[in-house]
Amino acid sequence: MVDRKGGPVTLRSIADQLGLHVSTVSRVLNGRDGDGVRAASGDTATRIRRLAAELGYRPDPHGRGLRTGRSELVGVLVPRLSDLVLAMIYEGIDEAAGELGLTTITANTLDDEQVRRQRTRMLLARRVDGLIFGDARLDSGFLDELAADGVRFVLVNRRADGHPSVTPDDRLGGRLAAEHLLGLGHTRVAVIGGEPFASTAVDRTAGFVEYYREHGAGDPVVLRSPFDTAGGRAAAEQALRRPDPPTAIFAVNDFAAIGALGAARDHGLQAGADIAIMGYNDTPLAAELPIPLTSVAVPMHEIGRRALELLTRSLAGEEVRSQRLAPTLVARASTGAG
Amino acid sequence: MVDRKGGPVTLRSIADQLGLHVSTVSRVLNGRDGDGVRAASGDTATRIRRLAAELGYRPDPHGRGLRTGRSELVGVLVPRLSDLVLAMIYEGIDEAAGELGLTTITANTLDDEQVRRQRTRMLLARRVDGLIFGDARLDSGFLDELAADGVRFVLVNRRADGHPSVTPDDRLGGRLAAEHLLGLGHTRVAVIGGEPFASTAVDRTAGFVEYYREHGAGDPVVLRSPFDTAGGRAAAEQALRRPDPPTAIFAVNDFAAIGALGAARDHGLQAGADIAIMGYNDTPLAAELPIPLTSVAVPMHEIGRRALELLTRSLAGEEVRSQRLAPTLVARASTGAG
DNA sequence: CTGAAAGCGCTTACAG
DNA sequence: CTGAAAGCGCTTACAG
Repeated sequence: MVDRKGGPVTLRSIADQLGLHVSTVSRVLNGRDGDGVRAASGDTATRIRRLAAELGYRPDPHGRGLRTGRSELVGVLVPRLSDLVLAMIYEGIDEAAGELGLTTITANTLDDEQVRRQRTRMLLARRVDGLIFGDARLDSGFLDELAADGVRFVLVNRRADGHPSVTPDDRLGGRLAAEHLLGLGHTRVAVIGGEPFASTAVDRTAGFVEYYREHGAGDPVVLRSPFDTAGGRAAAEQALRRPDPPTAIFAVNDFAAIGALGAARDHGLQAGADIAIMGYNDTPLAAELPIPLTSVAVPMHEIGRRALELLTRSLAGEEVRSQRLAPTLVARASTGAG
Repeated sequence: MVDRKGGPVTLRSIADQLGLHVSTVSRVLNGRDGDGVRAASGDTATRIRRLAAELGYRPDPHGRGLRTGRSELVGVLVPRLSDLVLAMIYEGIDEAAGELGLTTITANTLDDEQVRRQRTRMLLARRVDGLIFGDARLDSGFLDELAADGVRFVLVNRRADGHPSVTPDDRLGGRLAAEHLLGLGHTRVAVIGGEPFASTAVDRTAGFVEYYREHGAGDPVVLRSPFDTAGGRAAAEQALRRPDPPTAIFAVNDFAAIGALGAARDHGLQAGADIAIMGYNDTPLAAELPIPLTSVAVPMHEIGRRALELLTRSLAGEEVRSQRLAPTLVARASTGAG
């Protein structure tokens, strides 16, 4: 990106070396192939392209952005990037973005309303073309405000009413978990249901409970907890101390399930033999745990890709619709299967 | 960021509303406090600042970047963001960047030389001010080339000769692990040593082996493996099938240690009773596993923060020096301690 | 204390 | 087929 004389490679430096005008160079280098109208004669175009390639010309995004009003930047907000599920979804988003020449900027919001607002402002100040929220809350009006301001965005992983999203079909996922555990004969079951403000938690729990009710298998005990391992452990502790402890636990998240595994062990129970424990998301760790964890697999990478694609279509002015991707059950030793 | 008439808020729109010149507004809004020279009269400055705040003025980074040649963007390259260790380091980097008004852009390189080059070019095309590499390899000349081209960067987590870095003191960390296991009486030990191109793997292994030799406790068996759980499991399998299987295993990474935990279980061995297993990094999961994992704790967040600070000092033209942060041992049940 | 000008690199509608 | 101009929003050295 530096030419022989040490100056940066710009349209001007290319034009000067070729004795052409900067606008001609720009037209050629931006020419969409085969659109009928030619940007320059074949010979001129070839010379320009050759020199640009040779010098490693890369258009300055500042100049282009200032002129076009587009930054080719996409902001991605997540609760935490160190949450594996979000990290994998983000990798899908970033991969798809890269293929379209877009760059992503990510920000942690810690599921905190103030941080979310502050980070969104920061991203908007950077002039992102659009946003992807991985931290939508069912109990917040923030997204409605943003939409009213004309900000373009889509949601990923967690849905919220009235906004386009790409998520797992979590109700179905909850039903798959219930089908698995009820199929194994468990009628005294507990759900570690996550946080009530997240659609993932609510939908997975609802699908699970719904299935048990439909089959006349009674009402599962539902416990709320943070999505992490410590939260799962505490909730499982609580369930196991009941007078009628469950014989099976469904955690709406693998990390919470790992916590439940620990709690079971503390109670002298071996997962897969004395108690069935399962998670959700099928993170890479699930298969590799000392006692492999039954889980509901979700195409996280693909969900991320689709979210980015949905956003670009929305930015292009298209009306877009939410997408639910189907999960699948993966049975392993922690429920005595696999 | 949109004024009453719907147009964007710019220096010009503020200047016009106040009957001032755009340069005056710029001077005031960029005025470093108390630098002697005043950008405008107190009254004018107040009126400008008030209106800017009221309208939510945010300077357009395209305009500013075009003019100043600085983007206020920092590129961060890591093997994978879905690796928890890198995700936590990245969170530290991003936090420190935010405090300085910088924005980070991250990219996965998958520890692949071609991807690394391609992603670096992409970041440079975005005109980042500097780069942070979390994926340095001991066997690559790529960083030397970049430095020769005048690109500014620092390394994080993994070091490489001749370039400034912020890393754990991994040789010391390896020694701490050895001290712990030898202190428990283990003389037949195996090291799951990771990949030979990463300084983390090499230094941790070297520190461990060095300690055993210094104490006349013999030579540990050293196995190479990928840094993930599957790799750790395979390496542990190999160690346990030896005619003289180890009584203790040190994995240079928690995820590999979790794999070793699984392999031990397959062999009917209970970690902490029949065999001692420990990891490195003390990721949040370590404390929460069914059998809590002994590990060497590393200040990942702080390492990230320091790397960003080192880069900004380097960008300011300062000569910078590498930093090694001290790790600490955390003894838990997996080695029969804790 | 404030204004005016120049120019960073780019794209685009227009002229010839 | 190619050139010339305008202008996106900003900062900065200079003039008054």
